[in-house]
Amino acid sequence: MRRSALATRLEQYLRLSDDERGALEAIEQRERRLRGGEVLVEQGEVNDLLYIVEQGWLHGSAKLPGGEGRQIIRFYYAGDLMGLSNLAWAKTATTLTAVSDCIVADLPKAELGEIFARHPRLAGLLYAVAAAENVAMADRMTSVGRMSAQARIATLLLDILARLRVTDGGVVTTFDLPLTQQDIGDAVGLTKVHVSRMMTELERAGMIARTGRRYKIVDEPALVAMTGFVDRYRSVETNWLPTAA
Amino acid sequence: MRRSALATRLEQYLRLSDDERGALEAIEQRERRLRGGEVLVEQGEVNDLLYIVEQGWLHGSAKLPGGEGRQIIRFYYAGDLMGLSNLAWAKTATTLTAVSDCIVADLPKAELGEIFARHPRLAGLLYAVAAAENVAMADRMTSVGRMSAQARIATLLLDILARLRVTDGGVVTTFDLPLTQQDIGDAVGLTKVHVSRMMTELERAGMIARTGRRYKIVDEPALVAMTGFVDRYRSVETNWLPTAA
DNA sequence: CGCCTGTTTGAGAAGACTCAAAACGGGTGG
DNA sequence: CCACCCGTTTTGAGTCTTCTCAAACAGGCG
Repeated sequence: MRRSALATRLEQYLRLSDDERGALEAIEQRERRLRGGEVLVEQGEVNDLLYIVEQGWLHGSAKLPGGEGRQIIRFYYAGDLMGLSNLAWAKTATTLTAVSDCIVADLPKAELGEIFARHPRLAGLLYAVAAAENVAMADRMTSVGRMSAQARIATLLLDILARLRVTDGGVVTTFDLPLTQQDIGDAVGLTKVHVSRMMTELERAGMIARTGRRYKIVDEPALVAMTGFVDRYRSVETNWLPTAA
Repeated sequence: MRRSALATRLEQYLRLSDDERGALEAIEQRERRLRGGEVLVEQGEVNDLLYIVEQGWLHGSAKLPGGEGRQIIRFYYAGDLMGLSNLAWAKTATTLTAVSDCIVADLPKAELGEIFARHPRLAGLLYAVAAAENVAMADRMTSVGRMSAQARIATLLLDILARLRVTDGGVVTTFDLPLTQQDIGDAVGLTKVHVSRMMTELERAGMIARTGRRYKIVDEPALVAMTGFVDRYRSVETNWLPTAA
């Protein structure tokens, strides 16, 4: 049986029992492969599946009311659960688009209900992870709402870097970012033109370096100082959870 | 025994069993009263309590790295669970401040663990509510990231209105907003000066009316058209949940 | 009555946006 | 291998939105 990305993620926080791991592995059977840029689900579609990222990464976005423009809400990486809005409503709230080539597994929401019934500790852990993601989103909101254009872009880069480090080991400073500057602008609330200018400035200031869409974080401390970035994914407390089933 | 605000909230979505209701009521015992403006917990404090809003409302905010300024992340109303970040970390991530006079009950996180162990259906419902709140936050992020100053303020007013309607019945169009324009600015990412100007314009355009801090939504359709606002709290699907314990 | 906090108004500056054109780069077909 | 094409990035110039600083105004409270 294949390794479950969700199990791997949760084991980062807590040693799972065989039973728990088995339950997660049983779930991630139906895989789907996507090429970079491909759309997994569109906002407004009726859907009662959740998705687990097995490999690669994606982003979730919302269309603006006017029709023109969108906001990229967040990014999803290996082990992340996508489409949770389907737990609350029949219609999907955010469009999910592959950033890189990726593999996702789907999970009918009733099966998540099963897990909640049989494995309370997993349920609690999932809840804690959701709480952590919420805080990460609050951080992004703070960035978008109150920071300068440069700091917004810097926050985004640090955020992506932190998430990639989870899977790729802790010392990465260079990564491919298969996003156009338009995409980056949609994520941080800026025009593509202004993104270009600010990136160039970050580069001239010696904080980042670029060749094509390969980015290098040159002066991480300076970027952190500028943004107050905190990695919210490194650890999650588990002492309050019930014991394993 | 007192009525539990959390139970009332959850019953909006699902008829609870006596057992489930009892479990929630048993929890909300230790109350605390706050006056408008009072701080419940400060960002960075070590704390392993969650809080349930019993009455009134509060907001959660994050300080900016530079020290000066803050972002108000979201508002909490009767039945909302606050301090979920304490599930994931020892230190509280957001400062909680009372907007109106209010009553909150506290809940040691281990007791939430108990609920997850004994009442899987409640656990699932809480998870779905968290997912809904996440989407509401995504909406706010879209507003802050991509909309005009006027639309941002309008979104905030509609959001608050929608939440107040849940407790006060569906037809409210007038409400007290005990927030300064500085606070409003902190919520939507604008200066207090600009908030003042844009409010005046919304008023002149006949969309809202104000006397002091009492607001009236005059032309709700126009405001909705301008912002694309959707009320995310009205309903939550429950068909995927396991059966009651 | 005076004080304090919050709101309004004004004027000028800064940041981000629009429109437009030019440069770049990767991919395709000749 | 080259020329062309497309989408993306860069650069420029001018405009609009939002911010800053500052002062006047309003309202509630001791």
